[in-house]
Amino acid sequence: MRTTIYDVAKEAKVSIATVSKVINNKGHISEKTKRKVQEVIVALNYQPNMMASALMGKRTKTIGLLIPDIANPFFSELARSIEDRGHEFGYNLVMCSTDYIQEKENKYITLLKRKSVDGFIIASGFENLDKIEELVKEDIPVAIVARDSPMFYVNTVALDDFMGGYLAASHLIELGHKNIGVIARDVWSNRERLRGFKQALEENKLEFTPDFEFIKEINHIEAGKYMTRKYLDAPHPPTAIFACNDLLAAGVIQGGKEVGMSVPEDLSVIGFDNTILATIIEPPLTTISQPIQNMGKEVMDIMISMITGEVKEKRRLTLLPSLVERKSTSKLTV
Amino acid sequence: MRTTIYDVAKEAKVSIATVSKVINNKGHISEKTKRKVQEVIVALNYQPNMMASALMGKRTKTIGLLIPDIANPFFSELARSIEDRGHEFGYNLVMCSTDYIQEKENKYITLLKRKSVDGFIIASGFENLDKIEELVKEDIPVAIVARDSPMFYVNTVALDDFMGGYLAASHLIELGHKNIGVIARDVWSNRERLRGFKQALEENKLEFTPDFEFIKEINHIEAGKYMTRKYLDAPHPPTAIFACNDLLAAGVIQGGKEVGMSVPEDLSVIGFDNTILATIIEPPLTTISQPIQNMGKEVMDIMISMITGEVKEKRRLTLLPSLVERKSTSKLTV
DNA sequence: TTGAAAGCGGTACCAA
DNA sequence: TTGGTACCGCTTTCAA
Repeated sequence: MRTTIYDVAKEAKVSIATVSKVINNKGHISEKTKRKVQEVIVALNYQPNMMASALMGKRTKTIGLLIPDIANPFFSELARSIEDRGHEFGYNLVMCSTDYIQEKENKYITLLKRKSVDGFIIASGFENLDKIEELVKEDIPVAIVARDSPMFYVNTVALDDFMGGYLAASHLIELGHKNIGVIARDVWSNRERLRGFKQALEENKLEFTPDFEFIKEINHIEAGKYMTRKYLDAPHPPTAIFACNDLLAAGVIQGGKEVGMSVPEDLSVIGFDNTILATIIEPPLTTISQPIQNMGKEVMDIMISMITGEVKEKRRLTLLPSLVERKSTSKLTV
Repeated sequence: MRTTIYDVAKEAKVSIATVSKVINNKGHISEKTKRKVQEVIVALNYQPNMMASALMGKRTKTIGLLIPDIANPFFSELARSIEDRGHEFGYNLVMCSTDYIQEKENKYITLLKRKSVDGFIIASGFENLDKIEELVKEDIPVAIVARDSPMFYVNTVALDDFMGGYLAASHLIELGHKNIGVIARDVWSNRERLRGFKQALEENKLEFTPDFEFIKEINHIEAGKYMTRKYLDAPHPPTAIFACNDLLAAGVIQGGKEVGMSVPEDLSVIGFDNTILATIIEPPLTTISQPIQNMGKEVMDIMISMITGEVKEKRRLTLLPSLVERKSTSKLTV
C-alpha cells in the first residue's frame, strides 16, 4: 500500500491535521514539529494523493487540451508550447484529438469533466460553440486558441486570420497573379482567411473566379493533391494557389509535380502556419506564419489566471500573422 | 454545485448504495428501481465523479504517456495511434514531453503517480531504467514502446532496431557505397541501429571509417545540417549518410544543398521512421519504416491487459522494420 | 432487493 | 500550536 498521511502522522507522532498543514504551509506550526514532519515525509517518501485533495475541492493541476489532430505538425507544435508553459507551473495536459468530429468533442468534454480537470484549452476546428458556452456557464475555465470567437464570451488567444488571408493574397497579387485558387477545410478560421483573401482581391479589382469548394477529407496532403489536380484540369487553371495550411500546401506541391508542373515556375504556392514542414518542403514554402510559441504561452497563461481566479473579465488576445517568403512563390511570367 | 449521487438518490427515493449499484451494474436490483434510477440520472444529467471512485480504488482510465518530444513527427504520430486505441476503450492520455532529460522524466512520473494514473507508456529515449524498475516493483503497469529493453522485466513493444540499421546499411552497400556516414543521438535504439549497421559493413568486408560522434543538440534538423557539413569537410567525405531519424535526414539534405551537393547524385541519404516528413522532403526520402500505427495499437493493448489484470506474464513484442525506397539514394557513380 | 455505515486520503474548521 | 472531526463523492460489505 502507498504511504498515506496517516502513516506520516503516526511516524511523526502528530495528527494528520498537522501533517496537512505542514504540506500546504498553512496555519501555525512550530519550527520543530514542522522539521520533524518534513523529515518523516522524506524518509517515507510520502506523496500526497491528488485525487483525495481534488475531492476536497483543490485543483487537479490537469488541463484538457482538445485539438483536431496531434499528428498535424501545427497542432503538435502548438501542443508542445502549451505543455511547456504549463509545465513551468506544474500543470499537465490531457490530450484529445477530435478529428473535427463533434461527437468526439462532446465525449471528451464530458469525460474530462468527470475527471475534474481544472480547465479546457480548445484549439481551432471546434465549431460546436454550444458545448463551450455550457462550460462557461458552469464556471469551468475555458480558453480558445488559434481560432477567434467574436461575439462570444470566452477567453481567446487567436490569430488575425483575416489579416493572414489578406497577406497571402496581397503577396500573390503583388507577384502579378490574377487567377488564384484556394484550398481549405470549412472551419471558422479558414472562413476568415478566405474573407481576408477576397478583400485583397477586391481592393485590387480582381475577382475570385476559381471553382472553389471546401475540402472534407481528413488527410490534408491527399486533399491538397486532389484539389490541385482539379484546379489544374479546369479550363482556366490558376497560376497560384493559397493553401490554408502547410500540410495542404505540401499536397499542392506534390500534386503539381505529378502533372509535371514545377513550383514556383509554373505554379506559385503559399501556405499557412509556418510549421517545420515549411522548411522541409521543396521548394521551401512561402507561408503565413503563426506565432505558435507565443500562442501556446499566452493561452496557458490565461488558463492559469482563470484557474487561480486572478482574472475575472474575459479577454480576447489577437496575435498578428506575418509573411515568410521562401521559394514557393514567384513573379508571374507570361 | 454539480449533481452528486445523493441528488440522484433523493430524487429517485432510494439510497445512494442503490444508485451506485445501478451505475455499475452490480448486485441485484429490481427492474423497476433500476429503470427509475436510470431515468433520474438522465433527467439530472448526472455524471459520476471519477476522483471519488478513484479514491475507492477504481481505475482513473488515464494513462501517462512519456515521450521525448511531441513536436517530433515520429512521436506525434505514435502518440496519435496510442491515443486512438485508448479512446476505443475509454482511456485518456496525459502527455509529457521529456526532451530526453532525466529530471523531467522523474518529475513527471512522480507527479502522475500522485494523480493515480492507471499506468505508464514510455517511449524511447528513456535511458533511466531505474525509475521504470521502481514502477514495476510497485506493481504499477508500465509498458515501453519503440525501444527495446533486453534483460529487463517490462512489457515492451519494440522495433528490431538492429535489423533496421542492418537494412539501411545493406541498401547503401548494395548501391555501391563504401564510405558511409552516420548521424544519431545517443539513445539505446540508435546504439542498436548502429550495431546492425556495422554488422552489415562487416559482412561486406567494409570498415566503419567516418569520424562519427553522437549528436547532443535537441534540434534535429540543425544537428543534421551540422554533422553533414562536418562529414563533407573531412578529407575523405562519405558518399552516403545514414540518418537515424527522418528529421535528421531532412537536415542532411538541407546541409548538403547548402554546400551545393545534390541528393542523391552527389550524396545518398537514408532516414529512419518513415514519418510524414519522408514523403514531403525533396527528394522523397528513402527510409527505414517503423510500423507506427501498429506499435501504438499493440502497446495500448498490452497496457489495457495489464490494467485489467488479464495478462500477468511479461512479454516483449518485436516488430520488424522495412525499407521504403524513394528517391534520396542512388547507385554510386564514380 | 434495499439501505446503513465504514471507509478511501485528504482539507479545514473549531476547540483545546 | 496542535488535534478532533466533519466532509468531499463514491464503493462495498453486511444486515435488514
